[in-house]
Amino acid sequence: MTPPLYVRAEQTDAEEPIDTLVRALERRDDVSARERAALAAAVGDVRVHPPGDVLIRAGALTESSTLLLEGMLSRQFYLGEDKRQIVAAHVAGDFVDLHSLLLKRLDHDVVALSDVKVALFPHAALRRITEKEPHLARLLWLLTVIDAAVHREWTGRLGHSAAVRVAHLLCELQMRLTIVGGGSDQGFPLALTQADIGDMTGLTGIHVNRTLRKLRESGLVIVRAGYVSVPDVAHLRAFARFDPTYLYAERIPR
Amino acid sequence: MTPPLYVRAEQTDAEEPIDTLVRALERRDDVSARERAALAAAVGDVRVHPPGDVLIRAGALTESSTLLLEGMLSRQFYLGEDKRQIVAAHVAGDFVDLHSLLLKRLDHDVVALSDVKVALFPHAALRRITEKEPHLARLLWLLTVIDAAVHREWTGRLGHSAAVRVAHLLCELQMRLTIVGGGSDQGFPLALTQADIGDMTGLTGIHVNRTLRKLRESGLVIVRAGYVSVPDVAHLRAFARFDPTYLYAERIPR
DNA sequence: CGCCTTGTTGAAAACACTCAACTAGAGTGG
DNA sequence: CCACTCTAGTTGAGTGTTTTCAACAAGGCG
Repeated sequence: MTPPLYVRAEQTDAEEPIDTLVRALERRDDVSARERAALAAAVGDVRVHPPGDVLIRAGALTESSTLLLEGMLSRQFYLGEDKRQIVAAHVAGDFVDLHSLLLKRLDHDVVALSDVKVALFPHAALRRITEKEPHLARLLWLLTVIDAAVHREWTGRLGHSAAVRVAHLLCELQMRLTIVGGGSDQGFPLALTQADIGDMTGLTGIHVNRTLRKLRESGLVIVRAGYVSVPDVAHLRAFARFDPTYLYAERIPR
Repeated sequence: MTPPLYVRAEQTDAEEPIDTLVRALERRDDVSARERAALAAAVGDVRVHPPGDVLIRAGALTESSTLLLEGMLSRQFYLGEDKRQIVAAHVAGDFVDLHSLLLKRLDHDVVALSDVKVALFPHAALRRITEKEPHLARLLWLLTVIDAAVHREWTGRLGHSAAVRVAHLLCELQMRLTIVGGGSDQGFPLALTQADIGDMTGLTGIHVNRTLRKLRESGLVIVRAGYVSVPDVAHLRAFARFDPTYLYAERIPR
């Protein structure tokens, strides 16, 4: 792990970590001023990492949970020598390892896929919140449960053909990025290599390349270096059998 | 859904649902008498279902969560016409859909794999518990987070070859069943068809058959109808690259 | 410039799937 | 009791998808 770069919040003109978090939570339920203050008091260091940096190593004891502010990062296993399987991808606003608050040791690595900025929330502070703010605790619980729903979809996705798998991943990333303002129905910037996409879909990078060509030739989606163009979202989603229910993007009534 | 059979607890000589639950929770942390009483008050109907019965349909509104008392059940998607992907398998003591307390609508079906007995816990009662018993709430949260860890492992497993996938699944089931008294290092009863195993590992039933033959011929594991014999656990686990850390079977220190 | 990563393509091999046929056993009804 | 039917398991042959190995192009960066 290369030493992280520390960024003092005053140095940036970007929004505060607490704003990113509250906005993410408010997509699920209202956050009171008191709850917002409690969360603000729990914000710890803000750090930036270059792509490839390992933020958390599997098995290591964790003292804080990581909120992703900018960029993308992945959670991954190593299957063999140089074979890796990415089991989750995260975008801005995601509480990447909230589950480490309960598990203490993670079963996977957390790795930057692009330049990332993260905010750390010490477990001691989060723990106080969960004990004193039951509604907030419930909201955080909900986040971990939605995370699990995405895991299930990723497992199910591996039952499909290569083209459907890749298309489904692109649909998911498009939707999740669009929700946080990082994309639109027409396309979105994506800083993933074809090998990254392969590790997310259980394919080799080479086969991803061939698959992307087929998708491009079918007019479904054009993936160039760094940008994904979607000519017809509905068409792509139909092909990918993408049903966004599992993202639970709308508020869930009590 | 065939009409469930209701079983009055007095009619059975099996242990009470509350005992099964408390034992499962105590594998993670101590449960006080007061907490036990709170849980006991939340126990609802007990039901039995035959194999194949759909207990919960994806998308339906849920009013209670399901504790599995006996048998095995699965959570599954439908990928196409008759293709299904099982994304989770559960054994006695598992709180199968605790996450429905927060999600309200599940993204998957819950289906009996064998004859099962389940206890229902109404959400209203569970919700009261989470609000008044923070330690218990944390324990329940932990259960959902471990469930997610198992999801991740299932996703990662699909990156391996057929033989490793099947062997890994058998290792997991052996360990989980052994923990609840349904197996040993030498073997365990398993009421799954080869097609079931295929749907859990992303393989066709036919290929599972060939794979089981190879595993048998290698002396790693013998899967007969209804029973799995394991000549050498360590050997099988090494082949399957099975590391049980992700089951978080030991108590996690605060 | 040389080196690295990423992307691209071809050919051959490995792997898993489909189709098909057949066995064994459990359960049913005559 | 036996024929019938259903499900689960087994095996072979052929097909299709994905991987592996190999080579090369394009671009970024020291």
